[in-house]
Amino acid sequence: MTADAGPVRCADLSFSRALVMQIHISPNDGVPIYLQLVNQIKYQVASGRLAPGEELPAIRVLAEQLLINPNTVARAYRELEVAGLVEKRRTAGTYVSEQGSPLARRERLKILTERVDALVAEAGQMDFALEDVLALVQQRHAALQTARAQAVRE
Amino acid sequence: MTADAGPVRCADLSFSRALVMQIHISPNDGVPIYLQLVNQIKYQVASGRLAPGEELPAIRVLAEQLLINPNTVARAYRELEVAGLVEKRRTAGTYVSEQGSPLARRERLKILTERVDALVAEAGQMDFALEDVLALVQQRHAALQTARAQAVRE
DNA sequence: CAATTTGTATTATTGAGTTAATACAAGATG
DNA sequence: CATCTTGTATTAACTCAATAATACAAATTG
Repeated sequence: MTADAGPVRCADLSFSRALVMQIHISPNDGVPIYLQLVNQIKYQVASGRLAPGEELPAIRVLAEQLLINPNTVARAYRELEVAGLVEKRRTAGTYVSEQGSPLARRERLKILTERVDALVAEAGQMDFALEDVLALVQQRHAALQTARAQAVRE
Repeated sequence: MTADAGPVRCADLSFSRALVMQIHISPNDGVPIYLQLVNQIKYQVASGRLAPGEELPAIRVLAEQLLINPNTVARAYRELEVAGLVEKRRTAGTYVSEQGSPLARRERLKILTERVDALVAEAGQMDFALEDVLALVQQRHAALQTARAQAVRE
């Protein structure tokens, strides 16, 4: 693959419409590689670093860049598709969805309620009052908004 | 074990100081057995069904009751001990701790902040507003309180 | 002080989840 | 229409967490 015959064709790759993604993988982090991919891409979408309509690198390209198996990238892309964050166009590549999440509100609410239940239960375990939790939610929400704004400005 | 020789000694067991725990295990729930134990015992402590100072069933007793391996119960008890919910007295049994959680507030806050961050990020992904999340937290907190009160009354 | 009851430690087996190797299908493109 | 690039599908190997089998250590108790 490295010792390819013929004239230099690297230029083709550098012209690719899809950006070169800034992703870092920690092979032995405990967290599965495909999940690291999902999380980092999710966060990049959430923070505005990846804009709707933008094309993601082809599965093989990203796999080569990160020195991992294409199947691993494929799995991450599939999960992102199910989550509604990206759309695949058969042979044309993978793109960031225009709308955040296409799931029905009822479904989303159900998922969120599960998360909230777990949080509230755990907070209770740790002897935190409702007010503590509410304050923390507001505080961390603000922090995320700040991070977002900064990312967009860059 | 069932066809034990000698006179009937079952009476000894029925006089045990430790209660007969109401726990239900779903072997193929995806959730590991030891975690099901941890969660259910945690919840019983949180809801007041298990009072501080109360003795838990001996590892072997609970294992036999639930038809699982003693090691699995031992693991659950160990995790509960690390979490500070129970205390072990070498050869005298396992007891519900007097205080809920002995972790320093700083530590607990750190853990809770991680949870909140994840929740806020996910809620944002799902296009929920901060107000939605706050309302849901209050709502589910109230629901948990109700469930608690009911459990104590029983 | 022997017996019983408590939790502990070590090791092996199993099973699910993760990753990789490889071959395939389908649409775009010159 | 041949070729290239895209995502897809199938299968195998590997890793690790969960559970079980078994033997051990320590304290109470009659």
